[in-house]
Amino acid sequence: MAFSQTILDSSGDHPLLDGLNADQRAAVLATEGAVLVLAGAGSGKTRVITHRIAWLVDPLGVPAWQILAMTFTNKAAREMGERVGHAVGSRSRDLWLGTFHSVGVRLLRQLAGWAGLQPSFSIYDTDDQGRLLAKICKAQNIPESHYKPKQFASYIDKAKNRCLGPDDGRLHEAAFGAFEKKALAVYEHYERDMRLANAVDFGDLIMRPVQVLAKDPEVCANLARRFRYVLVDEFQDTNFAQFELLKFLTSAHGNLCVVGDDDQSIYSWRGAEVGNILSFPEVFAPATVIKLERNYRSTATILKASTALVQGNRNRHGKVLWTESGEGDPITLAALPSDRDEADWVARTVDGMRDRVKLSQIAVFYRTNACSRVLEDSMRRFRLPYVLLGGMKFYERAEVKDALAWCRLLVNPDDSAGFLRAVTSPKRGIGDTTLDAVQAHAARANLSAPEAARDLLRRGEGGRNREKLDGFFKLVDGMRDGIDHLRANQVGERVLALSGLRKALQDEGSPESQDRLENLQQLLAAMSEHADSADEPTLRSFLENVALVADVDALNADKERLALMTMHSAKGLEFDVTFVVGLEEGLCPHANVVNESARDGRDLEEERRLLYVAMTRARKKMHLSYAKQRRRFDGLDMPTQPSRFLQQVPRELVQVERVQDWRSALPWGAPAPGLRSAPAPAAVSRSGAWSPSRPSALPGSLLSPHQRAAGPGDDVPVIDRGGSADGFAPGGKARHARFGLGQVLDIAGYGGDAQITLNFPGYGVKKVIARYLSPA
DNA sequence: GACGTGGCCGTTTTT
DNA sequence: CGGCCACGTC
Repeated sequence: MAFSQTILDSSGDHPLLDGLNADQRAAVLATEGAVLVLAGAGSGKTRVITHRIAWLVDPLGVPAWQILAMTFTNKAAREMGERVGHAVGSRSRDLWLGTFHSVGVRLLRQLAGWAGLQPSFSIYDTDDQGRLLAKICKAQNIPESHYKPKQFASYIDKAKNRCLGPDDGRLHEAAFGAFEKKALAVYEHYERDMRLANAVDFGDLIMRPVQVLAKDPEVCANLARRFRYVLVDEFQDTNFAQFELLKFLTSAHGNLCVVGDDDQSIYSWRGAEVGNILSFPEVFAPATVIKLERNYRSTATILKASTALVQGNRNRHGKVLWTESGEGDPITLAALPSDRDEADWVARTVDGMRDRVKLSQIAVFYRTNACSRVLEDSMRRFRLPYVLLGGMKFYERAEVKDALAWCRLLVNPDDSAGFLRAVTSPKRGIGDTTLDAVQAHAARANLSAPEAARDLLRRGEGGRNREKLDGFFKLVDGMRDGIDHLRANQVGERVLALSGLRKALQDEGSPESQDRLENLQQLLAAMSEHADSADEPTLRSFLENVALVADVDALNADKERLALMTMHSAKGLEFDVTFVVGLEEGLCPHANVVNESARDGRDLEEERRLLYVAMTRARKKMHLSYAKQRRRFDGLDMPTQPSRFLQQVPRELVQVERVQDWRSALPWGAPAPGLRSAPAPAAVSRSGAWSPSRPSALPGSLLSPHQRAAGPGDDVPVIDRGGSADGFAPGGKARHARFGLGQVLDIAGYGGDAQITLNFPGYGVKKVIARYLSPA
C-alpha cells in the first residue's frame, strides 16, 4: 500500500486510474492483504479487477506469473485477459488466469503424483459420471426404482464440495440413514473405479489439490510463495472447497482480493456458500472492505425496480445502489393469455424494434430451460435469428462425444468411459456381452476397462469377439503414434478418418447425419483454433479445455442474433433491451422452492436474487411478462398466478401493455376507484400498438387469442414445402446408394441441402439430403 | 449383437 | 409431448 502511495505521490495521477471513481480507485490501490470488494450490479467490477491486475504489473512491477486470477466462466476469464492485455501488453500472457476448474486442472496436472494420478488423467463429465454410477448401482444390486444414479451423483458432488473423500470419518459418522449408507458405499466404489480409469470429475478438480496441499505443507508453501497476489471474481459463488483452496494458496502472504455481490448469489444449490462472502472480513482479518455502489449500466427506472425487489430479502449486506442516469423508458409489464402468446409477443416486440436496436443487444431470460422451446418456435416463425444458450451443448452431442471418446482414449489409455464409448462407435460387432465380460474382469483384476480388455486378449480369453477387439486396439495403438508431437486437429483428423466415425455418417446420408458431419468438422475447427492459440497445441491440452467449456462462452456479440438463456446464464452479461418472461408463481419463484419455511426462506430469497440478477442485465429497456396459462410438459394448459415478485416492483415504474382482462390480471389487483393515473388499459395497446411488418408470418391468434385451436394447422412453417428441388418432385422416384429406389413424399429446403422424405420399399420412410440422391 | 418398439418418466438452476 | 431405457425380436 505504501508502494502505491509513493507512485501516486510522485506522478500525481496515473492513466490506469483515469475515469475511476473514488471507491473503484481504492479497490485498485489496496493491493496488499485481504480485500473484499462488494460490487453491486453494473458497478464497474470487471473494470476494477482488470485495472487492479494491470496496476500490479505496471507500475508496481509484479511479475505477471506471480498473479493468479480466478473467475467462474471462461468468458469472464477471456474478457479479463483481453482487457489486461490491453493495458500491459504481452506480459498478460504469463498471468495465471482462468476459471476455478481450469486452474484446478493445471494445479492437479502438476500435483498428479501427490494425488496418486498419472498426469494424463481424463476428466469425466456429468454424462460419464452418470454412466459409471448406473453401472455401480447395477453391480451393487440397487434397483433404480428406489435410488437413482443422479441422487448419488448429487451426494458425491456435495461431499467433494466439502472436501470429503469416501474415506473421511465425518462422512461415515453422518451415514445413519438408509440412503446415506448406500450412497457412501456407492461413493467408495465410484472412487475406486475412477482411480483405475485414471480419471477425475469436476469436484475432484478442486478437492484433490486441496487434499494435497492440506497433507503436504511443503508443497503448499511452495505454491503459496509462487502466487503473490490472488484475485477472485464472483466470490459469492465459491463453495467450501474453493475457499479452502484460496486459504492454502494465500497462506504465505494473505494477499487475497475477492470481488462479489451477495445479492447475486444464485448457486447455493450447487454448493456455493454465501457465508464465504459474509464471513470473509473475520476469516481474513484485518480485511479492507470496499463497496461499489454506483451503477453505470442501467437507467434509474430499471435500477429502482431491481433495488425494490431485492430489498425484500433479509439476509444481505445491504448496499444502496445509485445512478446518475436519467429515468429512461418505463418498464413494460405484459400479461398474456398463454405461453405461446407470450413468446409471440416477445418476437413481435423484438421485430418491431429491429430498426432501432441491434439484435445482439437483445436478450430473453427465463427460469427453466424448458421455457426455451416455445420461444424458439416463435423466433423461427418471425424469422428472427437467435442463439440459444444452454440446451444441448455442442460438446454433448453424440457424434462429438464419440469422437472425443476416441481422443481421450488416445491420450489416456486407461480411460474406461472413453473406451466403452469408442469401442461401440461406430458399431463394430462388439456389444453388451463382450463389454460386460470386460467390466467383470476389470473389477476382479483391479484394472481399467481398456486394460482389462487387453488382458483378456493376452490370456486368449476374448471369446468370439477376440479378433474384433484385437483389431480395435491395433487401430487405437496405431493412432496413438506420435500424438504428443502433432497438433490437436491433426490427431482429430486421424481419428475421424481411421475410426470409421466419418464414414459411418457419410454412408447414412440422412439430413441428421449431414448435421452431424458438420459438427465433426466444427470440432476439427475448434481443435485447429486451439492449436493456434493455446500454450500447447496438443490434443491433451485441447481435451483439458473442452471438458470445461460452458455454453455462455459461445455467445458471440459479432453475430446479429438475439440471445435466449436461463436467468442463471444471464449473470455477468448486459444488454440494451431485455425480456424476462414467465413471471408466474411456481415458475419464478419455482414450485420446488415456494415453501417459505424451508431453510428459513433462504431458498425463496435465492429465487428473488435470481430475478434481481435477470433484471439488472438491462441497460435501457426492460420487459417483464407472464402468461395466464402455461402448457405443462404433459401438454396440459394450466392456469397460473402472476409471480409474487411482481408486487414488489413499484407500479409507477411500470407500464402495463396488452392485457386482456387487466383488472384481474394485474399483480396489484384492481385499481382504486377513480384512480386516473392508472396504467393505460389494455384496449389502447390492443388497437394499434403494433404494426406487423410481415403480416403473412404472423399468426392471427395474437389479436384474438381465444380463436386459436391448438393443432397441427397452428404452425406457420418457415420452410416452404411442396416445391421441387434439383429435379425431384413429390410423387416421383429417386435413388439412394444404400436404400435403392424410393418414392418421394415430401421436400423441404432447396438445392443440394434440401431434405427429401422418401419411402423405400423394404426400408420404410427416410429423410435424405438431396445430394445423396440420384434421379431414378 | 444390432435394431426396433413400447413403456415410463420428467423439468430448477451448471462449473 | 418427447427423450431415454429396457426389453423383445431378427
